[in-house]
Amino acid sequence: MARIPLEERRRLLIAATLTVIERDGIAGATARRIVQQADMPLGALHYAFENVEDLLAAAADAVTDNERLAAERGLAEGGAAPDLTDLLVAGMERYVDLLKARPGHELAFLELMLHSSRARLDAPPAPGRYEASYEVVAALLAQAADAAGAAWTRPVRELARHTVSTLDGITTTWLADHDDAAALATARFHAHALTALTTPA
Amino acid sequence: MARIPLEERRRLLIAATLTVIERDGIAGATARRIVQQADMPLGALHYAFENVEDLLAAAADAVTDNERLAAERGLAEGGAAPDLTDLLVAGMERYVDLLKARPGHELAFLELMLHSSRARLDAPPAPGRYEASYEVVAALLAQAADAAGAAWTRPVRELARHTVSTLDGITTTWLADHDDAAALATARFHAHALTALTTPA
DNA sequence: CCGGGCATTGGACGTTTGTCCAAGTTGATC
DNA sequence: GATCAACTTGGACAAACGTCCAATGCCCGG
Repeated sequence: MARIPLEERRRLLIAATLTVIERDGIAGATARRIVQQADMPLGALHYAFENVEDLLAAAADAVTDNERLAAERGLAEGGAAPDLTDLLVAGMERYVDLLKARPGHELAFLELMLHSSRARLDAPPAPGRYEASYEVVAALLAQAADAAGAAWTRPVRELARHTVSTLDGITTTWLADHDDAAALATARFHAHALTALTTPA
Repeated sequence: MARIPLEERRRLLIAATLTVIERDGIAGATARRIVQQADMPLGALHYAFENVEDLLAAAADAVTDNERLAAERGLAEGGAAPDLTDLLVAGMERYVDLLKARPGHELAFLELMLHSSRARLDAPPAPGRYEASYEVVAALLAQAADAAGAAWTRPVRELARHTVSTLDGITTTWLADHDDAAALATARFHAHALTALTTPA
């Protein structure tokens, strides 16, 4: 009978949920499978969360709050190319590599996001779902332009949303056709489209 | 006891499935709800399809084969603007309008596509899932360039994939943040990116 | 007009689902 | 060391699930 603080138990359950969804899809994310993955008894779930739907919502928030941001931050690592286009192309290509390496991971993100977005279809004005993503990507774009000695001709926040949208599109399209080369081409196309919106600083 | 040819019954069940998913999500697409929507007895489903999963797969194919193509074709209707950028911007904006008008519809498409793509994650090379979409959009792009007296500097087939990817991204991102103005801005950004790849013919 | 095969259907089957609860255990506080 | 709230847990519950089948109805080729 492991005694675990409530908050920590919630964290563990959310992590287990993400693992299950990556493996079995959101349709396979049942209460029993989640607690088995977390190595907990069934009752533990309803002690930590009101119901399964609440757990899924918490998992969706965790994805946009943490998991996804970590991946996005990783896109900028490494290369210190002086050319802005090269920088952006490299970042985009890195995302495609990440997608190919763990397709179930990205698929899980999308499944969770769509699932939670359905609940609020005819509902309140969206909360800050993708907000954190936009800000992380905006910081990356600003930093890239800086490193290359260029300046954006549009607000980075706006460009960040375009970029996030682009990454989502690359993901769904690749999941549909599994065409690696085409995904890279699409990634490069968007990278070039972005650099068209800069001027030498 | 309505006597219906097997093929027609399959069509009706697929249509009912899409209606149910648009309303209740893919999680709500159960055998009983689908046959109720189709006004059929429960047994009819397993006479027309091997199992529910097969019906969902058939529905996913129907979407990419018919439903979605009709929508895409509609993007070119109406405006006979001589300027290519205007044409593309108009088409993109029309898609955003369509998305706002029937969000559950586009959401259903994505849910079905992700669901069926999971089944083939570690599976055979993708079949022609998005293929039909690419060709329809490629035809639209060719026609638009023609009307505007311009020529693409890249194969239209490649640009068509970029466009489909873009539309998917616009959809998921809007579903996440419900930001109408931002969705339009993203749409216009991509329209401009496309026109950058033309030269006067 | 009648027989044989296809189509139809309601009900039943065993599983799995989410949720709940009462009994038991732990660890900090007085 | 007694007390009490917080935590844990296994089992029970009804409801919904996918699948199957025997019985019935219909239509058409002969």
